[in-house]
Amino acid sequence: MAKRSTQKTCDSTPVKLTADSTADDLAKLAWAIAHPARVQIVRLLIGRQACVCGEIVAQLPLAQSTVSQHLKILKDSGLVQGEVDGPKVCYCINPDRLKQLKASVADL
Amino acid sequence: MAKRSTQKTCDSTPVKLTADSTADDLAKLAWAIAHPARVQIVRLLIGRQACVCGEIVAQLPLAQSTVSQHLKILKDSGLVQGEVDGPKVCYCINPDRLKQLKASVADL
DNA sequence: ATCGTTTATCGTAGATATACGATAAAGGAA
DNA sequence: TTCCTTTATCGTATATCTACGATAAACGAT
Repeated sequence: MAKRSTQKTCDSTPVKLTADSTADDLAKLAWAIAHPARVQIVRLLIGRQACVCGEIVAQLPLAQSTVSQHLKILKDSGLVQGEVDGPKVCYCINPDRLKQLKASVADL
Repeated sequence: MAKRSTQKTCDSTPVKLTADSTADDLAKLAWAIAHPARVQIVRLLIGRQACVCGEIVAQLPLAQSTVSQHLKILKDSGLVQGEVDGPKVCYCINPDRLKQLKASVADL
């Protein structure tokens, strides 16, 4: 008797992959939170309205320059915004972009 | 008149970062879909019940070995499962893990 | 056993991430 | 001005991703 044959769970109806830009955008947003430190930063910024960079650094076991790099990545994704305030920089979540991330993942 | 001063949006209440493992896990899941090709693979597998590797390769503008690497990353994250079926391998979504991703992002 | 199909792995090359210390830049305070 | 604080950037080292072709491994078919 032969082994359980091919058509168990696989269907073979052809599909075309919508090579849309939404995949790129979701990937970009996912990339922003694809590091534990950045997840923690995002959660921190969601937990409070805004937060000075120095305080974020204080909460993480990373060098200040490393945290600054993570913040730059988060800013590049649009998920986080920074506002200069004297010598300090105040970071906050971009609610629209966060909403977009949640929607994109939810619609998977 | 001095520039708009510090206490505009920043609050200074101390927070402690829950250095929990959920950050690591979310980062891991996010990392899995942090590449456009992997987003498309995940969408493809959600769109149908299961799919043979070769068909995934056919839908992407990437070499077979590259797609295989992406599939490995998706498997490592737990988001995708592969079942050997003769010489072919049938891939499918792990619904529980997908649910976990959605929940983790939604709970942000 | 041999062939053909399918998929994973190897080897490699280039690009990018991650981390740190050191330094620069910007601004408030003296 | 001259400090001091705060944050970004530079330079560097290491590691990992991404991509490909080539090859190996697994299996069905003949």
